[in-house]
Amino acid sequence: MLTESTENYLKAILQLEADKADGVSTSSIAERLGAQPASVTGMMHKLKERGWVKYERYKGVDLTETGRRHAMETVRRHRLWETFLVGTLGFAWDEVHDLAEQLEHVRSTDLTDQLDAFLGHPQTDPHGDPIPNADGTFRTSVGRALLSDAQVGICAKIVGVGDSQDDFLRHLNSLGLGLGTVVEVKELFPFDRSMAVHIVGGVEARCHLSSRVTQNLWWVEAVPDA
Amino acid sequence: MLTESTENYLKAILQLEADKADGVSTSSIAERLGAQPASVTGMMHKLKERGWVKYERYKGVDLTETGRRHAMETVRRHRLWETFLVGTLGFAWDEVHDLAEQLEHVRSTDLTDQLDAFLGHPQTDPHGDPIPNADGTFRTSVGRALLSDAQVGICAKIVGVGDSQDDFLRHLNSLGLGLGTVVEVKELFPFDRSMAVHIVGGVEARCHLSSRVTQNLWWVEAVPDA
DNA sequence: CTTCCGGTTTAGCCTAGCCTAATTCACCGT
DNA sequence: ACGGTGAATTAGGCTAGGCTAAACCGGAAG
Ligand SMILES: [Mn+2]
Ligand SMILES: [Mn+2]
Ligand SMILES: [Mn+2]
Ligand SMILES: [Mn+2]
Repeated sequence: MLTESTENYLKAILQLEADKADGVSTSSIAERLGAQPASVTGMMHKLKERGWVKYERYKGVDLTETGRRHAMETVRRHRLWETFLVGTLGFAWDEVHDLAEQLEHVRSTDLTDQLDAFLGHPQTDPHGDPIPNADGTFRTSVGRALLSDAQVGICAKIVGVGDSQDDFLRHLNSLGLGLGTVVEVKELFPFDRSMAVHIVGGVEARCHLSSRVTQNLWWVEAVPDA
Repeated sequence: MLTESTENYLKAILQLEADKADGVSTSSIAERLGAQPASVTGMMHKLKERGWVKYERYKGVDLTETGRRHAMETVRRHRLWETFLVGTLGFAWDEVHDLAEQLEHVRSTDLTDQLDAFLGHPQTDPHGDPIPNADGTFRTSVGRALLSDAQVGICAKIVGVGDSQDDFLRHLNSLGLGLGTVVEVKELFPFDRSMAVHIVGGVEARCHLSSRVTQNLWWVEAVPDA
């Protein structure tokens, strides 16, 4: 049976697979979930016998089709609740993660679909991450790139964050950056891969962004509005 | 620490205390929660050492002030979520109990209060039950009585149900009864304490209600609208 | 005052998850 | 081919929460 804990494990594996191709290590799961590697190994045995992961000792884990579907459903609920909390209840984007982490475990297709409809079938959550459809496929995803890959002179609209941790989001708040913000890339500093930008519509002339920041911001070409 | 399970126990005790004065029996708790009496006894020891109940073997349990406050907070969240599900997401009143039973365990005063504000600080949930305030007090409660205590000739507006089980609510649906329905008491049958009523605005001339039904409906005097 | 009986409690066991400590293994460099 | 080393696994233990079966009251009836 799906429990809160197994859902968290499956979701973690899904998100780690996104980066690391295949063969997620038990220690990376442990780190992401704040658990001990030994606990993860134990859980992998259970997930395997339930048919949700492919696992062989010392060889890492992969989701099965069933496991991936469960994980996607959890991600869907997580992002819908985040959208609700920010869009409907008025929370800030750095306040909703922990709440959604709990709400995502209320499993009810009726509830999820009604919520989705009430929100108007949003494409992305408050952090710019795409919300899966009920069937587990992703909604139209625009081609986007990391700000760290942008060239000088480009006008980039921020459309997503690579890290939804509260402290990163609050850092962005204090820099004056948010979803929809448009920045013009002024200068690149190869030494530490940091970047100077101008925030269009902002008060400061220039703003300096560390590589830790630029590597966690997604952007698309800004279109001057009509 | 408050867990989902302890919250369910505290809530059950609160609701059983409402009827039985003081000294709730372990078996009544067991029945309400669908658990074994032995399990309840075990949990009572834990609740006692956490200071949430007064308990002495063979003498039943009562909530302490702290225990009562926790229970009230859970009831508050339960009823707010029910109101949200029916009023905002469009669920029927017989579909929301099990969902609220899960949602009520997401503990966050911010979330609860924001939800309350979004809903416009409702007085009652979709079953007519009063929603506690954040401080644990009840909101303005109208004087109401059980339909089984109504006299012939009275025009009664249904304002609450004593039993929120799905099957009872569906039975009311099939009778054409709901919150706000006005009925005129036509005849009482002392033999089985059943009652014949006319549903104001309904299609049928008369409707026969068993005592099982009339003892679970709350009413107030119907005021003819202007 | 004694006996019964049904509700209550205890005793013992189980599963899910998690932890620490000890062990094992894969892989890399020599 | 051979160790070393650090990651991964196993072993063993803990808590929460449940269940069954057996033992244990307390109050009602004789
Ligand atoms: Mn979670
Ligand atoms: Mn998000
Ligand atoms: Mn509950
Ligand atoms: Mn209710």
